[in-house]
Amino acid sequence: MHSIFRDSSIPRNVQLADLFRQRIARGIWPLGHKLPSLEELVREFDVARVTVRQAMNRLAREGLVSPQQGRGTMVTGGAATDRWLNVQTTLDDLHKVYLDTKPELTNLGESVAMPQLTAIDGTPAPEYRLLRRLHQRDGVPYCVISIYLDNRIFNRAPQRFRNEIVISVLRTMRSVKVARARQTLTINAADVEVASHLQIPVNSPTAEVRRVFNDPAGTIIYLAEVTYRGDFIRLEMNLRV
Amino acid sequence: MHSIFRDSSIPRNVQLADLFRQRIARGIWPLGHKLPSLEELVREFDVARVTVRQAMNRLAREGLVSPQQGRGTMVTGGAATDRWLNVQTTLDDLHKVYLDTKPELTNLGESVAMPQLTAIDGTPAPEYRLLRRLHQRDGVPYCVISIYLDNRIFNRAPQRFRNEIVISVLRTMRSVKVARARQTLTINAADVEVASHLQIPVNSPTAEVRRVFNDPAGTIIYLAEVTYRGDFIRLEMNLRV
DNA sequence: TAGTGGTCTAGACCACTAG
DNA sequence: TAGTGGTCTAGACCACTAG
Repeated sequence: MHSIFRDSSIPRNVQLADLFRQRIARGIWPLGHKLPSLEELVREFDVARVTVRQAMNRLAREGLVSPQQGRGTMVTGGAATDRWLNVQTTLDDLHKVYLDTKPELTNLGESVAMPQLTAIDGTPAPEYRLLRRLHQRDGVPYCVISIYLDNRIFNRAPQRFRNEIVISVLRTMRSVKVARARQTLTINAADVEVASHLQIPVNSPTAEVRRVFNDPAGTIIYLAEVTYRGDFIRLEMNLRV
Repeated sequence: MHSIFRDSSIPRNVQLADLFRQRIARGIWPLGHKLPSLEELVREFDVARVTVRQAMNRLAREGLVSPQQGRGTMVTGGAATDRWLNVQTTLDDLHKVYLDTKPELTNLGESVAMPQLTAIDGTPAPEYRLLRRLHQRDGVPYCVISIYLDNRIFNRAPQRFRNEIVISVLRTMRSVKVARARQTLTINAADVEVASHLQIPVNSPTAEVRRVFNDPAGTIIYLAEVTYRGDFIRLEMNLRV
């Protein structure tokens, strides 16, 4: 076996991560599939286990793979585009913001509906429960949200999902595993309906957040479309040097 | 020496990171100061070096500390707020977006001026060069930017700074070390001047980005205020599970 | 040249998953 | 129970910084 590490000035874990990224991009490790185990990769590349893990950690931070203790590591994403800035955070941090904000919920309607999906979102569930609601803080409305929740999951605790923060409820259900979570933020202007709910003028700036959770099999179990008042959004970005 | 690790169900590197975070929050390790070396921390807590590094990596990702090979690890930040979502990316990624976007630059003016600063931004440089410019892509203007650059740095390559992407020039200067970089994104509406530059209607949605770079001593060497057309902004956020 | 962070090895034990 | 990821140890060598 000859070593694949040609450039000793680049750390092995970075070279490994690059190589793994290539395998994912080229479909050698297709989306949704299980990667070889750490042990196998250790043997294939003749490096220490820790080095493989460092490489995997990189890919996990990029959202390409999702390691799961006891199960294996799944491919959960494709290549990132360079046109937009890709940023990282954690589901925990997102949840903390919800806890800290302590929103008051107003229901705007409930139905069964299918969301608009694209191929990269994942595999659709058979049926979704659509929950529309308004979030307020100290009586001031700051976002309207449409949540599409896999109806099989909704039916396990309908009352809780209707009255609590959906992400909080999902986190307490041990049978629900979120393997991948991501969201996209864009900037928009309020239409008449949104403006009326948020009590802002039509055409005021808003932020649109589209959030998707997949389970380990790639099924889209949660999809939310959130429209925030623009002045409620503030993103602190730490740029690692 | 008795072990400080009481809860064996929480990984030691996480407990260590929590403890370090406390020391920073309480001012035992004040902002701008150098932390004990990894060796010293290994002895103090009687853990493996790798474990201390894992903990430091966490804090570095949060922007609290900035490890510098050969120099030591500096405290570069305070506690994060829970009200806003904190996200992470890298200076490299930000730079890649600039390279990929290949902006055409139009100068809107140059002067010597002081930016509006707050205490947490860092220590001001004695004097700043203010460069105002418009970025276009394929002839379409998409942002106006005001760059305050430490005049001592500007004077090393005035022509390059005037005609190239400032971040690119900074990266090529080996004598310039960026120890900390961060930016804040908020949402706004275009005023008359911005609307005219960006060729959009007054009150159209915009994104405001305020970006600050500090050198290892905490001096603010670069501060940029960027106003983007709202429809040009799209943030992909990966939420680690 | 001494001090410091960055990476890597080889091996160990644990926690979790799924049959 | 076998397979898999998560964490940790003890020690080594390297790259970079600053006097």
